[in-house]
Amino acid sequence: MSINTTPEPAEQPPVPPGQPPGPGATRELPAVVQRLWGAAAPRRRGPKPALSAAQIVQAALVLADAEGLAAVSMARIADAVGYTPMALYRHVSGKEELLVLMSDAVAAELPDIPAGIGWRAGLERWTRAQIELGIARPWMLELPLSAAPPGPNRVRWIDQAFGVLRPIDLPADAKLAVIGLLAQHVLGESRVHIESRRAAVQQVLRESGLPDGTPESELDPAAIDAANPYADFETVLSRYADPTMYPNLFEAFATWPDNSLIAHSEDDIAFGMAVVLDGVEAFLRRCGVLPDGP
Amino acid sequence: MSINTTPEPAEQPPVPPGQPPGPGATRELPAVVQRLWGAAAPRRRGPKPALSAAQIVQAALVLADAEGLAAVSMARIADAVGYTPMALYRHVSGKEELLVLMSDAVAAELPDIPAGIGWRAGLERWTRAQIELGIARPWMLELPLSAAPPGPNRVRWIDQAFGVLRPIDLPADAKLAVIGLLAQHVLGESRVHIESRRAAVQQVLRESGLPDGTPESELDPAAIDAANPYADFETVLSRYADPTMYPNLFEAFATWPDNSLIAHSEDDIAFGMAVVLDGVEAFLRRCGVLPDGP
DNA sequence: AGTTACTGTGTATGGCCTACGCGTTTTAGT
DNA sequence: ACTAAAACGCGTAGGCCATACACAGTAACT
Repeated sequence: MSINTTPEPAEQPPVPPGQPPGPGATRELPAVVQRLWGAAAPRRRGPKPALSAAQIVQAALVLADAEGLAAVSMARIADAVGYTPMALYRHVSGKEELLVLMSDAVAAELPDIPAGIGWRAGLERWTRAQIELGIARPWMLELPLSAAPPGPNRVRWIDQAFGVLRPIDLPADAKLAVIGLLAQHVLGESRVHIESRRAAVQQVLRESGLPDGTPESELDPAAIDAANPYADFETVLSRYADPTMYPNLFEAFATWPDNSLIAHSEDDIAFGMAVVLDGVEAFLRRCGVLPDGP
Repeated sequence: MSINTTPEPAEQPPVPPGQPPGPGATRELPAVVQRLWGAAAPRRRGPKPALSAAQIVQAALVLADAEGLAAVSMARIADAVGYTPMALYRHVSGKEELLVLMSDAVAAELPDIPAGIGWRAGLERWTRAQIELGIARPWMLELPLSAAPPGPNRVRWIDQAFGVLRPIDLPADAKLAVIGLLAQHVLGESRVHIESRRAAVQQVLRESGLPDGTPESELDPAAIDAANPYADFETVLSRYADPTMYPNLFEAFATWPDNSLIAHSEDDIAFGMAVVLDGVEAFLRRCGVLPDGP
């Protein structure tokens, strides 16, 4: 698997191409965004750079995948690429910018969405792909809020979503709102999944009595999958909570037939997806762009 | 405004109260969770502690509200409460635990949800209250994923949601799934809001030519509200993107009547809420617990 | 050639979290 | 009442972290 970071735009001059979409849209951009789109002037006077931003980002991605975002330090990256920490600053303005570049780099590959698949199936694939991306690279969700400006790759995802919605006759801002909503759902859904997996790992770890620093690879994957993600919740309830303080919770649990929480595992991606897409469908119907009735 | 952290449970012994909800639910808990529920044995042998965990958390909250999560360091907190950094470690096991305590402390107050208001209006209030909480304390979303175990206050929110869903005849796990979905939506929605506000502030800041470190208080609030949160997106599109790379996006923009993105401001809370609740409604109807409406 | 800009490096600063050991204070047990 | 144990708050120190700054070397432009 090779992770493609944005290809170097080489000599693209910082002038707008034909057909600008909006009037008055030419304003100052944050420096980071400019760098993202490769607007740097290609001057070459000193020695040819042996290092490049792409290499740095690549090394950072490998580090983050292997050991989490906390392991991504300038020193570690420098070590990985074989240079001194300060060398990185010739290609990246600082750590903040590096994170932004990482954030766009992970979005390099688009999912396969067959043309003519229909808006609902298309949006489902689009959303699922992002959720899986978030689950595969949990550190993405730890990135600071500010690390999400529109980069070339992210915009390509948005373009793809607009492609899916092309047959729907809706103003562009409404489409954007729908796309934004799905993107939000991605954030929440993958966050919950990661958290619940982390809890499961912790649980297995505690049960097997291994020390806290044990790498996940030494644990039984089946045991992790089998672990109840609500275990802590249940335990807390049974041990500390009293019915006076949490009456509704106790009533719901008491009424409940089998009295034990079942893990939905991959099912709850489907659940959230169905609910949200049902909501979108209702919205489209309300806008009159879908035929009435089932 | 006084932020109530969890009141000291004083002498609560770590034994389960009557009516435990689930069988086999008594297992090891992470130490952090135990501390959260005040399971610490009240031994007193040394001098009376002058400092307390509640004080520390309180000071941390004030710091975070005023200067963001980055300003919350052990040293700063110690300074705020008038002790040395190392003194904090007598009351809190480390920074991680402190963040967990903060995370539960912000959920101290429940929203007002009148009884009998109906499931939809009730859930909307419940969700909105959390979104507003997230917007009021943006640093909450920067907390590490692991800082979200079930604390007394968070569980109280869940209990409230179960209260709203009491009249609905649905198994508890389905209710929990719905509640979880709404909680996810909260995460995404407030994150997007914070991000869009941050972008607006940045934009106003750049337009007024002020240096980058200018505090937000010196900026015109009206200008911030008026700022187009999609400005960067538009600019990037018009300046760097070309129609070959992003055909669908360009088509959507070209077709669009007024050709400029309008900020939805508080409206997009409503939009997301409506869509998600429509989805939930469809789910409930599918489960046969709502009358088949018009 | 001389100038200029750019590269990678070494050193140093100031922040962060926290392990460890110390003196002191209070209580439990005798 | 006396002793021993335990908890409190503090000082020091060590190991990370990001990065400002000055420097030596190199390649291109004039």
